[in-house]
Amino acid sequence: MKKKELNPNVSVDCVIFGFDLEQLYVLLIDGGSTESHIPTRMAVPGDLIYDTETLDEAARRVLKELTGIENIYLEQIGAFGDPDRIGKKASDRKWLESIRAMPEARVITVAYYSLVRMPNFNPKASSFAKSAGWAPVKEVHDLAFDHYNILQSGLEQLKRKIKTQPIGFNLLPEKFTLSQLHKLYECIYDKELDKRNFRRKILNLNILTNLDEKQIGVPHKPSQLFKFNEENYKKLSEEGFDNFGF
Amino acid sequence: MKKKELNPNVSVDCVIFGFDLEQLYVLLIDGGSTESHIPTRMAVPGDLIYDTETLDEAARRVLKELTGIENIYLEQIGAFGDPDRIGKKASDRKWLESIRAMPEARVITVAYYSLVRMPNFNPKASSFAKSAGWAPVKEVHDLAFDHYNILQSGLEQLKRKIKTQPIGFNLLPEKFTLSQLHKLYECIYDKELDKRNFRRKILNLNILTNLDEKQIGVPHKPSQLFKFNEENYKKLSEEGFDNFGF
DNA sequence: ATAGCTCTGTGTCTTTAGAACACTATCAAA
DNA sequence: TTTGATAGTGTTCTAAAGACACAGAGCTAT
Repeated sequence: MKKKELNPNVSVDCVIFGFDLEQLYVLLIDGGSTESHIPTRMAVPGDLIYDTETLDEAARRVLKELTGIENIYLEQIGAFGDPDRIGKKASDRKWLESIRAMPEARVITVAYYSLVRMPNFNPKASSFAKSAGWAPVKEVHDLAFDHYNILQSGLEQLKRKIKTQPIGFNLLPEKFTLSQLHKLYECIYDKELDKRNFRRKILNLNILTNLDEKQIGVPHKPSQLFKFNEENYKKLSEEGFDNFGF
Repeated sequence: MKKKELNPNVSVDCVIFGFDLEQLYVLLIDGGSTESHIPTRMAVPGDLIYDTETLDEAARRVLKELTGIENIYLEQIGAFGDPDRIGKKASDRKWLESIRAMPEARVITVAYYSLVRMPNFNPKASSFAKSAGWAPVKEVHDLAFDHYNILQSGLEQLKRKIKTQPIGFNLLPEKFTLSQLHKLYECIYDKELDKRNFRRKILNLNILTNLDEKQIGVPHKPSQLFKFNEENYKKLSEEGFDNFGF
């Protein structure tokens, strides 16, 4: 058995998406430089891997340290390995020096994206983040290292994936309305979708169970609540469905 | 500037696909153990990366050393990083010991797939392959390390990608017939496709130029030859087309 | 020379899915 | 009880997918 040792050359980074029923968010951490003249850039959480864990395990470890959540939707985006990907900017270098034993090492990173229910999110101080918070994806324009690229790749993959698998449910509360699901798809695709066509299409998939339960306390006609029907979804995934594009 | 040094923890592996107008092939190399009692398993070509090159550059280097081809279709599949991914079998360990300075190191690999015109393939002895050859994809059942997984992931990604981008042309000769293109799609999807529907659909994309030239010397009605129309393709990619599934 | 083999090339009909579109219903709050 | 807000519902038109069969052109073998 090998010693539990950080591998200085390989890290994982996690793009964590959330949805507050209004817009799509991404969880960012702050380098938190104490030298206030250096503007710190926000980043996606990540860490070097241990030599004893798989890449998926490393990503789950980062997620758990940061959010406390264990069973989470997680998928690899890919590897990012430009030799200059870190340390090009002064603020990035400072940050690296504060967290890495070998800040000059060439590090390739394996990026993941993850979908979480925002209310479940329980921010924790962790070894790699002094502070963490949600930022609306549309308002993120600049991140440390190559993390902006990574975010965009994750977003693209999410868009692609959601066409063929109902992974969006991971972003919604257990009980949700069709309007909320509709809004979620509009946010991810970043365009308006016809309400009636959307409803017809999603209901035809037979992956939703109507709970015969209504919203309460809303200042308008209350909506039916639905939940995701796992059984039917499994059946469907085996047959494969790849016709949920808009 | 850093020294040009192999990074002991990160490799690239390349799944190279070819098509002989009959079936789909993958390029495999042979560990070539001299100890004949250890059955060597075939593998996909790969190598450790240098600290000075990007991952894409590393993959292109491997491809060039092996095939002599430089401008080649290349796309990342993803990272594979099970700590036990290498060295689980005796034959794999022997092979590693013969090619790696640190055969016990934990190596994560970044896999790529590549599409080449088989006749352009010019096999070369290289630092990482004693011999190389094409194997029909359908007949490959077992590979060294985790390369069988990598192959399958590459194949899935190819299937997905070819629905939205006309990358198949990289597998065909410059001049090709619609039947050959048809056959290629049948091989990749591994199912029969209706000839007339296929032709209608592909011609409607307007990415083919009819060369007004026919096959010669074939023992049947000669077919029209086509080439890929790059200009129209570019236009199309910008608009995006994602409706070429079957 | 011709009969036979082999692959090429073409059109229509039916079915299915996508897109566009507007009004009534129900609740809470003022 | 009126107002404001969102829920919920069908039809029509259009476009694409899928199913399906036979004549044409070159080569070859006799």
